[in-house]
Amino acid sequence: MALTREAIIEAGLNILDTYGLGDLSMRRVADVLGVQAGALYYHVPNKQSLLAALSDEIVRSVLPPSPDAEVDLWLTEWASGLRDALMSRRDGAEVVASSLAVGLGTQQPARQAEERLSAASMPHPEAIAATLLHFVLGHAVEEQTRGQMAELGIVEGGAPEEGAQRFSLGVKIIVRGAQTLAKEGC
Amino acid sequence: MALTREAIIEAGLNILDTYGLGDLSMRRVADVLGVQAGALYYHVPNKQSLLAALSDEIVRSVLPPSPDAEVDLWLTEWASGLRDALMSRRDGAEVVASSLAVGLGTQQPARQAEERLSAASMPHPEAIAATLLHFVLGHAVEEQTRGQMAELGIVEGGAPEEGAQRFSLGVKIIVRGAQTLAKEGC
DNA sequence: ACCTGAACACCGTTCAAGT
DNA sequence: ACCTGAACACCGTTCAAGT
Repeated sequence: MALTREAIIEAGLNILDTYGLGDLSMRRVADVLGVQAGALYYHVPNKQSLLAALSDEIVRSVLPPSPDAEVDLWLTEWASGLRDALMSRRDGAEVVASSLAVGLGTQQPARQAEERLSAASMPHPEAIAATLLHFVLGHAVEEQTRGQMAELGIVEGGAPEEGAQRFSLGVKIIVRGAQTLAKEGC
Repeated sequence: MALTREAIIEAGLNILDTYGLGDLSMRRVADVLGVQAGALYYHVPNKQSLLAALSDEIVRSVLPPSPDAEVDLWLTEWASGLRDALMSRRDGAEVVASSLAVGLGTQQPARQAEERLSAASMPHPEAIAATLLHFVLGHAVEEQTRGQMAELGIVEGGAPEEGAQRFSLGVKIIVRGAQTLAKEGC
């Protein structure tokens, strides 16, 4: 079977789910594919871009809420859809957060939200979308790492319900804030 | 001069400022101190805890706004004080963000804000403080990495004023949202 | 107690050489 | 064009041995 970029990405996602980001090395990806590490570099420029591709895959899996929904509801559903996508794979939040930080990755997670905000004639769509995105990412990273530490028994893992409530509270704060800003007329 | 935990932390901060997080290795810290890498492990359990100590140092440098200030103003000033601290050293935001993620580090960046919110009898102080913290961290990480990429000419580095405005907009959104939530009586 | 020297088990990346 | 084998220049961490 020919080595392809797609096969490399798939192997990367498998390692991510099974062993986590810490064990995701180019050599391990090559092992899974039964190939020498150097061979990967014929299909992928470097590790960072592979991680960006994995991030894109995660972000792409976010399905946008119905465009008929009112902005507030739409944003709330978008936020939880994004959260679900991040949580759907091991270390998913960290992969997306760090790929976003270095600015690689073709998928822009907040674009859908920006467009919905623009369509609703809200002021500063990019600022609102970015604020929501930063919160969702930060919260998901924290929740995901805390969960892993709880699994290892390093820290006692508070009720899972508490995390979900804190999440929806944060979203509510930001959505209400955006609302208020719009009413203030700036 | 005897090798101490303090000297190791100081050397770490120097390397961070001069060469960045990517070049901060235990071996390099040891080199700077004129010592073998293994010697560090007598004073510091591992690299992660050294990074947590650096994070603590950065967080500790945040000075709390005057307690006389009204909550809204206080939160706004706290957010920009935290941002300044994160931006004050190379990769500062990423160091704090990742140490916070893994849950090491004795300094809890959001504690001051939680206390101020409690003192003002605002509802859900932890949720509000966490939301603000996640935004400040996310924004600072993005701004800092984008700045470094601009230095390297990889990406054109939009106006620095735009970043500052987006920051204060995000803070405003969250502060207004917290206000609104409080008025709604929940 | 504190540090050296050397090792162990890894990394990401490059590149001549083969097919 | 695509992959192997082997190397380069690193890592974090451990640990016997020295002082």
